[in-house]
Amino acid sequence: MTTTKVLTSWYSINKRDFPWRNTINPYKIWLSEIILQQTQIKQGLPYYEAFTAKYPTVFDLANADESDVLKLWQGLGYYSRARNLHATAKHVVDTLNGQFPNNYKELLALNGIGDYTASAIASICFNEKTAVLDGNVYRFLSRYYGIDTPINTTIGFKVFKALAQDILSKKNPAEHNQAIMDFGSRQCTPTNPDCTVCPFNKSCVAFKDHLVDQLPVKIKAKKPIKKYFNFLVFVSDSRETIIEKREEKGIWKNLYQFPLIETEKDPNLKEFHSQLKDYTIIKDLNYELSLYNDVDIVHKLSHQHLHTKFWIINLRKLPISGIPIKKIRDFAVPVLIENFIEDFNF
DNA sequence: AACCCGGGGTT
DNA sequence: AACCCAGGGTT
Repeated sequence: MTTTKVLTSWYSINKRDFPWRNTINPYKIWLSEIILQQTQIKQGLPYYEAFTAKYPTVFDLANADESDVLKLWQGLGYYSRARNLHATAKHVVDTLNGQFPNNYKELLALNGIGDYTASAIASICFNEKTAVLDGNVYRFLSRYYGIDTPINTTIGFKVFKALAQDILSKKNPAEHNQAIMDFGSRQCTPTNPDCTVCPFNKSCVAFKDHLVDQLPVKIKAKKPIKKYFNFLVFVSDSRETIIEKREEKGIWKNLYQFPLIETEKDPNLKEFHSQLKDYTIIKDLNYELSLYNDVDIVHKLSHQHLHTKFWIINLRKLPISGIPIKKIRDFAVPVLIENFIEDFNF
């Protein structure tokens, strides 16, 4: 039996039913693929439901404000996905008459669509013969063929993309692509795969050579750097607070936060109090400063560990314009801020 | 080619 | 604390 035959027959038995598997509407497939980038289905599914409910067509999404799109995306991470999603919706409506491109090459040109997503949409929606290469496919191919080329390198991409393309079913690329990803996800799992029940265990190189737990090979990520974040949580007598939009590039672009002072080290209350005297919007003001969390909240991202303190500043009147505290949940904020807002019971 | 960009999870 | 998961864009 061919590889594709084994994969698709496994898939016909083990296929799970997800809302994006009952459609070949490019808008819906695109939405699901963007949401599921770097994201588990369990985490992404509620967001898919929310987006398709609020924005049933690409026109609805294009007409939305970016701030509303980011609010709906809140908590999912990698927020450039949401910004690109919105920009691409506008582009499709404004210059393509609301029609998504129907081929890999033109899909690839859209913001937020790279090799994987272009291949997925082109094959699933238009049955184009383009192999998908996601983490699940890398894992299955590296083990089955015993390839130890690091997957997160330029050469690794070329080697595995060529192999994926080579074994792709030219008859039914849509089904093949979904089958190989699901197989990697659920049978050829990252840790402790149950190879005894695997339909490939007679021909898998990694299984034969006891290399399953050593493949795929990946170049290690650098250690995350430590940063010290001090958020200023203003609370005025009239129940207002100050938030600001992160405009600069970097993490959380276009999301909101409390005014932030980043320090080199972990400041104690006295040190921080004296540092505040130099802070433009607050100097010369009468206020009462207290530290909300005795122990730093450490928010862990892939490349940064954010050691965070929330400083409560009670005062009579805000030094600059703010927002009513009861409106704060209307703004898109990072999970770190969201957790504080819920815990503080604003 | 190296680096950045969130958030979730397990050992 | 150290490890796992992982596409796209920028430099």
